[in-house]
Amino acid sequence: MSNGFLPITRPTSLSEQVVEQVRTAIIEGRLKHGDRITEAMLTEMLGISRTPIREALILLAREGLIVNAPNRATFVRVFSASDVEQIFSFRTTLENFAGELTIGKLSPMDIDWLHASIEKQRAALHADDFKAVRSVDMAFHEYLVVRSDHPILLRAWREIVAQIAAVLYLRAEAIHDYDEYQSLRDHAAIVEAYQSRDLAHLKMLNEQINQRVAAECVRAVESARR
Amino acid sequence: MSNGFLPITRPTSLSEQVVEQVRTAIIEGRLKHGDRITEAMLTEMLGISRTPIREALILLAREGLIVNAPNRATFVRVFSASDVEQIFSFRTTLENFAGELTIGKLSPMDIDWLHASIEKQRAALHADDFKAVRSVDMAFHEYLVVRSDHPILLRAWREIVAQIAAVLYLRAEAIHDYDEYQSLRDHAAIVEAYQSRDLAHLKMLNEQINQRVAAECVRAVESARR
DNA sequence: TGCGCGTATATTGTATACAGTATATAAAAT
DNA sequence: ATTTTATATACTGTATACAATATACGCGCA
Repeated sequence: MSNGFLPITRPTSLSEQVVEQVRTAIIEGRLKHGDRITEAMLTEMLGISRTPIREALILLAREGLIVNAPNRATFVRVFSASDVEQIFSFRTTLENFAGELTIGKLSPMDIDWLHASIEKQRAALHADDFKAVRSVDMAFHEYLVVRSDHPILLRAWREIVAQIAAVLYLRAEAIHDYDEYQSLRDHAAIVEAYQSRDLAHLKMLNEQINQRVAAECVRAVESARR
Repeated sequence: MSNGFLPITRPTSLSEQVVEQVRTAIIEGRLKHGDRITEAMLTEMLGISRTPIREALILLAREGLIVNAPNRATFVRVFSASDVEQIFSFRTTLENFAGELTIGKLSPMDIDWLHASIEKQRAALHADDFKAVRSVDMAFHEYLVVRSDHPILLRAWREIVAQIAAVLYLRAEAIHDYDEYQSLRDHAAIVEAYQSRDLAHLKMLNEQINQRVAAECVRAVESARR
């Protein structure tokens, strides 16, 4: 019976916390692709027992961020070029589906939110706060998926996006002259497509944008294989 | 170094076995929607310790077949009508995507395999072996997804299909005069669309078929809510 | 020197023991 | 009688102990 007062936050279980920790460590590049992770390592680093750590690793493996080598260890996943292409093609499919569900249903308030998001990202960019840029960027896309009101889609999208986040770290490392403003133009175009309720155009944008980013990431992945 | 001889099957871990066991128990209706599952129950039934059981339950929860009530128990998931609709709409999206990837690439051998599958299903139907009918039916669809050579897509599809299998059990219970031959006609139409490489037609078929089955399952789910 | 073989070691896989939490039951208080 | 409070119970959540497995290393041997 939540009444607004005393917003008790359920103490999230240790395994969930470990999932968070390890996931962000991978996304932020503190755990690098191919790195070996042993359960003993994590027990020491985090000061908890192996049980919740094992449970976390199982989930992360399912999420595609790490791979298990039975009886040996687990490794931070190394993405191949074709992995990257598949990840982005799948993302395109999911976002197109979100578009089908949502394109006729966005309210003016939603559109406002999206415009505000773009401006927030622009501000973060001016402040050179690239971590904020990434998170606002992701939030923009997530908003559209959340709005589609389709939990299964949302979960699948979040999983794939975790993998993308891991790969984007490589792009940032490999491509220094990356045009960060491109993303703002992309977002504006997407909002426009939603506003004009032009599904075909939206899909074309999704495909085009994801293919471009995918190509960048493939370059990054390939230059990282040295 | 697999050479065809001595096909050593890696002894699958206990957790994996438990996942299998529980999943098929749910799909075959031995564990019914809403049933309470405690870890102690399973330790007794399966004669193993709680650890691998917990790990299995975590995966099954992620798969959407059970839900966890923290510190209380886990329950076999109860599907609502809108759950069912979302499951099938997502499946349609995935199978359409598989179609996009595969429609130009099926060899005559593939087509033969698909025709053979249909005949196998017809035979199982004549033998009144409905369990075989279901599995051949699923294998037909899975083949098309496997052929798209897109592991991410395949995994997502398998997950959603596990949920569908759980719901199909309800349909079998609720609708006794179900026309089992419809599925054969559906499959034949799908093969034809692949053969003629008519993507638009394939998508229409996918949508139509899934919507029909979804409607049946919604009826089943609603009649089960008593 | 190079290869097969056994043993050591590191690490996961599994079992059990202990701690914490939510619900149900019953007693106490108003 | 109804509500509150205390306590018991039945679980899950976490820690630790033990077993099984895969790799690495070193030794014997050709």
